[in-house]
Amino acid sequence: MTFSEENYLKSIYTLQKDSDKGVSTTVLSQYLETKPASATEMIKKLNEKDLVVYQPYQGVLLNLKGEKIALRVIRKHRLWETFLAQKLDFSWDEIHDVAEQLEHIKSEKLIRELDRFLGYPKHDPHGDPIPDEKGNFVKMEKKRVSQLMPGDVGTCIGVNDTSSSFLQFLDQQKIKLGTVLEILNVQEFDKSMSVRIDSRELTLSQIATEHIYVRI
Amino acid sequence: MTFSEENYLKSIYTLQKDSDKGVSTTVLSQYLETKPASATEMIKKLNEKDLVVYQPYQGVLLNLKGEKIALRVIRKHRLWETFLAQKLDFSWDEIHDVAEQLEHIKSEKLIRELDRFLGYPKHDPHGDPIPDEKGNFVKMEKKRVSQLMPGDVGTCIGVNDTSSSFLQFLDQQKIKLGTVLEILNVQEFDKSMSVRIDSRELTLSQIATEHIYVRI
DNA sequence: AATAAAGTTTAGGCAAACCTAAAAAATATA
DNA sequence: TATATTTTTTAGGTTTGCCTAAACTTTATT
Repeated sequence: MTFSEENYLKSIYTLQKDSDKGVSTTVLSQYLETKPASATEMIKKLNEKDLVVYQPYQGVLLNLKGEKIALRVIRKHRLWETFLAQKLDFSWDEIHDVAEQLEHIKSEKLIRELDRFLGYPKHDPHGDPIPDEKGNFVKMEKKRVSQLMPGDVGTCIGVNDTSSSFLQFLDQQKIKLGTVLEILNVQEFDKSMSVRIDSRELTLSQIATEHIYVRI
Repeated sequence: MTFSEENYLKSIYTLQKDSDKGVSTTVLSQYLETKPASATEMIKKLNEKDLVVYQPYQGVLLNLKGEKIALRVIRKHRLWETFLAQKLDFSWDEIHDVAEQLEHIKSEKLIRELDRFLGYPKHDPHGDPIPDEKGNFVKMEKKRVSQLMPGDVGTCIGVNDTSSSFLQFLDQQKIKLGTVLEILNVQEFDKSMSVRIDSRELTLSQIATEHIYVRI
């Protein structure tokens, strides 16, 4: 299994969840920043290896074998992201590119040991679930703060905006991974929300509430 | 800088220390498990990039630029080895192959943070020095136990034999990285040595003393 | 010093993963 | 429904890093 094959499988996995139909070469190539012709080539190769279901012009889907490999790559990616954020003081916006490289390291023992070292985490720093060795993972109630109603309580699991100004804002407000928020009320006119954090009360603009993810 | 280029630079660095002359394509290709023709090709490429000194038929040497890159790769390799052994319970014989992959991950921050996380180690689990960010490293007094004299004291920094039977033996004798040994005496007839570890006394065969490295 | 042996380079190929441009199929529009 | 547009595939080309076999240097031997 080459880096490229792993990347295509992982991308197909991600994209096929968004729609029940096959993933088109255009969409896939855009996601991977290559060209449709390249995607077609790789899909044909994965098809010959019996990892995907593919009919020309009909898009591509993973079969069980392909999904298993995709989940293994995703498991590695998310464990490494957790390592970078938890142990190496990487911020949310810095972990992805490095994890993208680390996920391709080949060693069963490495990933098993890393999992143990991190305490068998169930979620990565973005709040996405980490599959176990068999590919099982917990379904997640990941929501934006903006989707919550007064009375709802959520635990912060990630953000959507990685601009330094936003991360600075979170820092000032002492909002970080694991922070528990309770929604107090929502302003009709500008959709801003007052929330309680510990015993503090503060107001978040709509823009902020769109960019903070919580697990409920 | 590709994986392959980095591997060639690292290998030339390692091989050029053993002899003052240029490293031959045969030796280099054997070390990398490729063929002489492939080595020639890569050397020409590195020469065009001005990383080596090369005259056809005269072997190859790193110039300052090439050495700097080689040392960066070696730094990464040894930090990862340290991580695997210290944090992930990898044994001495398992770390090399994985570190060989990890050393090519591209991220300045990653390696800086890893260094900090490990407490700025000066030596890897084999006892080899870890270059700092500028490529400086301490010269090492790395010796086999067999080279010591009665009265000498050494700290165990690595082994030469990674057979499981040997590692098991070390485990039984409670000899591990950091263990301090004092040489008590050497038997004339079979070169076995009695050593003190903490307050225990034990005898090591010549074979064992040849395979254990210490820093004095 | 001439020749044999050993080591090195060049020449020509191959596989992986990408590309562009043209052909073919599917979809949308008149 | 016929045509135009969009999407997908095919065909042919590039780069990287490897290979084998042949040509060429260097070194060793007689």
